[in-house]
Amino acid sequence: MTDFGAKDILGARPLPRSFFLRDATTVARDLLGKALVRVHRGKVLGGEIVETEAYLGSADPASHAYRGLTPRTRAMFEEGGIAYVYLSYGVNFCMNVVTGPAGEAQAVLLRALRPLFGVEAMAKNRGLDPDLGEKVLRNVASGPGKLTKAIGVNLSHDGAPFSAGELRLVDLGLGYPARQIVAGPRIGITKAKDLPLRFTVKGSPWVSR
DNA sequence: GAACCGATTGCCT
DNA sequence: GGCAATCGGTTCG
Repeated sequence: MTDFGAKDILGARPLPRSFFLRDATTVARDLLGKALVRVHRGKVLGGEIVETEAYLGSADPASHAYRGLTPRTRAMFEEGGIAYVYLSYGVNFCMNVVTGPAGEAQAVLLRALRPLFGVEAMAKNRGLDPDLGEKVLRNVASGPGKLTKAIGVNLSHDGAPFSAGELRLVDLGLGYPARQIVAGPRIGITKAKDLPLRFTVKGSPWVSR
């Protein structure tokens, strides 16, 4: 697969503020099929979101917000529409979309992309073989830490808005009907592990694991 | 302060 | 499938 639409996507209107001012579970479902776009070193990177997880805020034992506001979780407590980025296991960055009104700390973890824009550059950022075989493509952004590395997101993007500039979320016109969305338990958590708050596009080869 | 625990990944057997 | 890497936050002494 080669790049397509990379020029057009920059002209697309980012998702409106109202999109983010809803509960995390709804936003997590609605983000499937939307595009995450990143302008990095003069290139357009990104792809279609195919896997998300909802974190419900201060009342969700699995959320970093469960213990209240700390320097790390500050962005999560702001109004929806910005990024919450944190360092996972001291090694990988993970990026969330903050949702809902200020103070609720709801967020959606972006877990996997179907690479669409700047695919070669993303593979390079991941240190993968740039020949872009099928196996390589499926490995570019099929996990939360892989995704951030592929598009060059780090702690400097904590609190950054998705409305414009170098991070954007835009509508690809690919709405999935409910029957094409699979809900299951969130990955890698030990608390509230049975809640079906992980969402994937049914049958997608681009998801993690 | 010290010990322990992750919203993970990649490399090893 | 096991496990190390690596560090911020939380908990316990």
